[in-house]
Amino acid sequence: VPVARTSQTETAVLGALSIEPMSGYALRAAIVEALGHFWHESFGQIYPALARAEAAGHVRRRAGGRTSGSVFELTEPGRSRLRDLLAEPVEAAPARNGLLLRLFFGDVLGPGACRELLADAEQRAGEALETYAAIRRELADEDDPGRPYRLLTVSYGEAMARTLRQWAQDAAAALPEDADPTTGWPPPTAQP
Amino acid sequence: VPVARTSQTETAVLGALSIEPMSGYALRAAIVEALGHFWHESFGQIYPALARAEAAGHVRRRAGGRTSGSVFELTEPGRSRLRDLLAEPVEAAPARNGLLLRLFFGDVLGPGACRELLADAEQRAGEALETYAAIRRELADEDDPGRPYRLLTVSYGEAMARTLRQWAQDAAAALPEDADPTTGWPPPTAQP
DNA sequence: TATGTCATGTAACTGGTTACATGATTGC
DNA sequence: GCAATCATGTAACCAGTTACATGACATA
Repeated sequence: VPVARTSQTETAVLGALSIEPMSGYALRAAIVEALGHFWHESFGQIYPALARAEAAGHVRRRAGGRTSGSVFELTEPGRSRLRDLLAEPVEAAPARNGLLLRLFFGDVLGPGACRELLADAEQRAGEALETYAAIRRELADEDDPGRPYRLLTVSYGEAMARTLRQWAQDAAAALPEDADPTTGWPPPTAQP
Repeated sequence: VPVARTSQTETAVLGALSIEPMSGYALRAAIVEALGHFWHESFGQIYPALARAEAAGHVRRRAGGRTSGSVFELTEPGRSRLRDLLAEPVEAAPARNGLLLRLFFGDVLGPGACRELLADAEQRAGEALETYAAIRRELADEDDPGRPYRLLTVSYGEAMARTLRQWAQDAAAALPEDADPTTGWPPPTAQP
């Protein structure tokens, strides 16, 4: 069954609802919370996607008990649709790495500023590793059939962050010495 | 000097012209060729960016010798502008990893299809490593002050591709056995 | 003289973000 | 009663892609 050209927002929305029925507002929170380290959706996308999914019969709206809003739950056709979407080939997003763009033209920028960029990247990688550790702790308590799959996404993040950190260290070491005083780096040897 | 909110297309365009003056058409080819493994621009972006840069005095247009079009070269203000742009903090692009999105909901998709996704990723990582090796060979011949910086971007790609390949292997091994006959995976033991 | 490549641009569309408008419910 | 949060949406905008229109030059 070919799936008509679609944004992956639908996948994220139906996927999140496959775990648990919830409101659009909670959906956003869940996407930030659970998928945040590798996926992102904005409000402006979620509600229209939800409306389309409702029109297509993929989700059903139930009046929420004590709260004002409504709760959306995945229907059987919706689950089937989700399976189709997940089976779609992964389309590679066009690469746009701002760090590498700067480093590529590093000789215009100077070694000192490049080292700063690399130090930044290294630090962010370290912070990412901490958040992954926290996610791992949370996942340890849960016991659902999806857990092994969720863990895969965490180990991906960890592996990439560790590699990034190591590369940033090595790269900074491989950079030429900075002879330019305007960037404020200390000279390699002491002055009298 | 704060740089007004800008797209990074300008950085790529001015950066490429800092290496060598060329036409808009050649610029596109150079961006694909040299930055292709971590950056991407389309025609629809390049010409407007070039026109804006010309209006701002960052590039100068010279009549091309034997060809019909013109050749753009970076001016001194343009080089200064490029330095400012490169010094801008790297803004993290909102994460959108289609592979992880699929794996996260892997229990809906089934282990067999997940293994296929991982095998795909592993193969693409292997192919990427080959193209990096080719880039390395090309860079070996050149001798310009930017070479150490360009090599950094290659080693980044190599490190990430190697990590991706290894993770994909480990992940496939960690997946539960596939008991679902509809996905067409062979059973772990022989049948009588 | 036909074909391919170099070359320059524009217009329409798409996907996505941001900011705003609006109101219900809950807890203090 | 007031503030915070839950909740649902829309409108305007922006970045970026795709497809198209156009033509010069080289060469077979």
